[in-house]
Amino acid sequence: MSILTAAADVLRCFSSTRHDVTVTDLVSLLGMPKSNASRLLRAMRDEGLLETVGDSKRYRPSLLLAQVGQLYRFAASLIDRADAVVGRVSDQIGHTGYISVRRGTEIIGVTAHPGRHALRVVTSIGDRIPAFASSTGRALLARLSDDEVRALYPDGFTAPSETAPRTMDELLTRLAETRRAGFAESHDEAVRGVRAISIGLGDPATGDEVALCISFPAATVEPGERLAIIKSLAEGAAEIAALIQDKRFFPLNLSNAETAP
Amino acid sequence: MSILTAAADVLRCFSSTRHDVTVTDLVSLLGMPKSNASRLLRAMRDEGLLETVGDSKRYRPSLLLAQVGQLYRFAASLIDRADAVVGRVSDQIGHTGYISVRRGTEIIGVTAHPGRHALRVVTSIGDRIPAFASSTGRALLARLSDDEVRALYPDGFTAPSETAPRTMDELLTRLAETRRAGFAESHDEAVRGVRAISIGLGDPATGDEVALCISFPAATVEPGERLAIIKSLAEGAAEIAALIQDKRFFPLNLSNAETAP
DNA sequence: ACTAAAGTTCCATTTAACGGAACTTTTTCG
DNA sequence: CGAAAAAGTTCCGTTAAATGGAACTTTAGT
Repeated sequence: MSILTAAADVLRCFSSTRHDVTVTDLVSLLGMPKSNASRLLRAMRDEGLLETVGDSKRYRPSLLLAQVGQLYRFAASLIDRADAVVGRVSDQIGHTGYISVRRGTEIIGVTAHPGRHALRVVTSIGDRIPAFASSTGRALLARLSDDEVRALYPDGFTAPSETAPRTMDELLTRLAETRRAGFAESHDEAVRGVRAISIGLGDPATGDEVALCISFPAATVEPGERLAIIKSLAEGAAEIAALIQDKRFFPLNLSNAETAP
Repeated sequence: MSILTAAADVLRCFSSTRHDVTVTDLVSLLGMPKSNASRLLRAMRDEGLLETVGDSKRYRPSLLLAQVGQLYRFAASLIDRADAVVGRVSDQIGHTGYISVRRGTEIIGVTAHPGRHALRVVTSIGDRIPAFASSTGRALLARLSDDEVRALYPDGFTAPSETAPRTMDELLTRLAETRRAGFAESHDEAVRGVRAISIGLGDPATGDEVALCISFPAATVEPGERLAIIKSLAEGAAEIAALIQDKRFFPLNLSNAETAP
């Protein structure tokens, strides 16, 4: 086991609720000996991966990581483009928009655009939610074949809410519907009272796949407004799909069922 | 020498002009054996520090680094506060604003707010400029003693433009003026035709220091507008300085000399 | 299909990482 | 203020990983 493993584990200790770490944090979080934690933090600081806060004792991510991390968005130009679309739609309609990526069976928020409304959905970047039980997740899973989806869940899954899929068959049915309609929708799944519309996109040149999502309180959004959200999001997504020649993109297909849910 | 050194060196290879690297890139950039470069990149990818672009061969920063890097500005909450002030002033007057930090004799951009004007100053995050020859740099150097500044430049420096300080004495004179006036100003230094106003701030609790800067085309900005920029920026900076109890903050002091340059 | 370039794997050698314990510093609280 | 606890650092021999060279495999160009 390389020291890189430990270093990466240290980086994973940081979160929106933990902006810095100490030797004892590592001991309890990672179960490593004090001696290791002490040397590791110092070594990472000496190499410029971490910085000490003020004089000493507390370590936080370094400027180097901030810079390199910043490049991620540009390197993955799909994210940048998708983020622009979601930002535009979010600005236009005032509801929270974000884009996410899938890592295995989890969905991770990458960028977010907070809405303007008093009652708004708040998501924070870096949060992880289960793929099968979210519109963003199903928008991305829909890009896989049914067999690939089954392979992702060899042991099945447990639905976290009433409206989430309960069985693999149910999930596959909803993925088929997502492919047909060109968008995925959730209601009361991850968060009660919240509805979300998501569309998946993929760059064949890089293999990157992202989900564009608009999330809003179910109670205050009229059917017409929901339709407008779907159309705006689909329009922007379709433009990107055309630009990057995404062959697995599912175009919007509004049948009667979707216009009045 | 630890593998962490090599890993950090790899991260330093990324820049705004190099979004991904290959084995041969590392061989030429870092002079390491092919075998090492190959294993190092794979190890870093396996640990989640890098990602392969599409199928393989090209490596770029990972989502993990993007997330941890994102935390940098929150961990260094001074950056966040300063960014809010610069963003507000930038929105208000339409010119480009950014905040930077000093690393030794270099100034590094951390966040940026592009202006709205057709003729606007464009700076990209992560760019490095010499501290002595920029308003942001002098705003931060002014927080040091003259002896500390001399120690930073044991071999002196070479002015990159007509209006930059040419000697250590000239630099110290301008730093003294910066302390007296409460802001630093540059004109035609890093970029011709560009004028910039900067103010330095420091958090005694963490030791973090940042420079707030508004940058604009010299030709199109009237003296009154320049004064308004100085006042807005100084007002916001003073609020933060009071909040964090920055004892080395230099308050705005507009004498006749500054009001008509 | 052939060749050159790029990337990977294998090997013995060298070097760094490891965990435990002793030691030092900082913090807590009577 | 001073003792005790907590937190952090350093030292040690052992163990495991990193190294560079060369052979080997894959990819790209003509």
